[in-house]
Amino acid sequence: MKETKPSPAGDLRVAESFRRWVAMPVDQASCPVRDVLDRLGEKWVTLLVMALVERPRRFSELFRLVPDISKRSLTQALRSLEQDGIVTRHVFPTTPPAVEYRLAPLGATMLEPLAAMIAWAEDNHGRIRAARRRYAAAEAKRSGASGSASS
Amino acid sequence: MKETKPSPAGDLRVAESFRRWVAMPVDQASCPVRDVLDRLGEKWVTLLVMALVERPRRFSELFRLVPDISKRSLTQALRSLEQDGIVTRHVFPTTPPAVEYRLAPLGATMLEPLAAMIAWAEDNHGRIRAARRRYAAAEAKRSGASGSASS
DNA sequence: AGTCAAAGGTCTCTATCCGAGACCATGTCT
DNA sequence: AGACATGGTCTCGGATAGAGACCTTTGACT
Repeated sequence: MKETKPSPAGDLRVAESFRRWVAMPVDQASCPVRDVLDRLGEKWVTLLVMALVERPRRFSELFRLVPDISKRSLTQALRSLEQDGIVTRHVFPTTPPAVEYRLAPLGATMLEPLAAMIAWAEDNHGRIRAARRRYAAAEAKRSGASGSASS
Repeated sequence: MKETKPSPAGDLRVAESFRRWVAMPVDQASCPVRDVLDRLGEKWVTLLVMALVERPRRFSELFRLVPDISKRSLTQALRSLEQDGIVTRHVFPTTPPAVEYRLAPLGATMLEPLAAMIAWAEDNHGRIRAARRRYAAAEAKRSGASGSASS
């Protein structure tokens, strides 16, 4: 049963984190939260982490699994994840070469908060779509009102 | 069994969510998780949610608070959040007009998972930076090896 | 009375990103 | 011999994001 009240401790941490960030003079690039969250916000990153939860996968496997990614973006996203220690990359010098990507321990610790976000997304997707419809309707009425006789 | 699995239920949910997504034939755009997560991944969105945790804020307040955002991007991000029902927008017809942005109830429910992500980011920022340094060092050694005579 | 500033944007220009798809080296299968 | 698979890289063109000029309205200041 989920309580409607938001979590006070979590909220405080969010607010505090933001306050800490905004206190920094120029060095926003090195704000830990932004640094990490911007990375995770990169288009394919979370999706690829999801794809590696079950088991390691090879490059072309991932490429086939995610239909609308390009090789270029896949390479970039995997490099990014590898750099950050979220996934590891193993080259098997077979022929043709096989490259396996695997969730690193650090990546595994990410799954818990990621799962929370995903759960939230699934739980609230309906509400969000409803809000979008309301917004679109309100906007249509607004722009329509300028064309039709008002009041 | 696996080694230390932090959250088996969460991992399962992530994997299941991904499997559901990949089962969709063409309609990836309507995958709930991608739909929502792509939105939240938009560059400034989470940061603005963080900025609104404490209290509602006005447009220029946010603009000053986030030093490296442009007005255009701020407007876009706030519109996006408004469309999704994460924030509400109130116009006070004073002069000059004041516009207040406030976290909507739906936005408040987001704080819990967001706090989890932020906590993870703060806790693991050091490890991530270390991983990046290791990667950079390894890369430097690789490209340096091509210059020097290797074996 | 004229000028200036502030709020909340919009508009334009440019830089960056992303996907599509060609290309590559190599070894296997037909 | 030639097509094919692997794991990429490279280039191209369109979409997207950021910087910063500009706009409008009105009150305050000179």
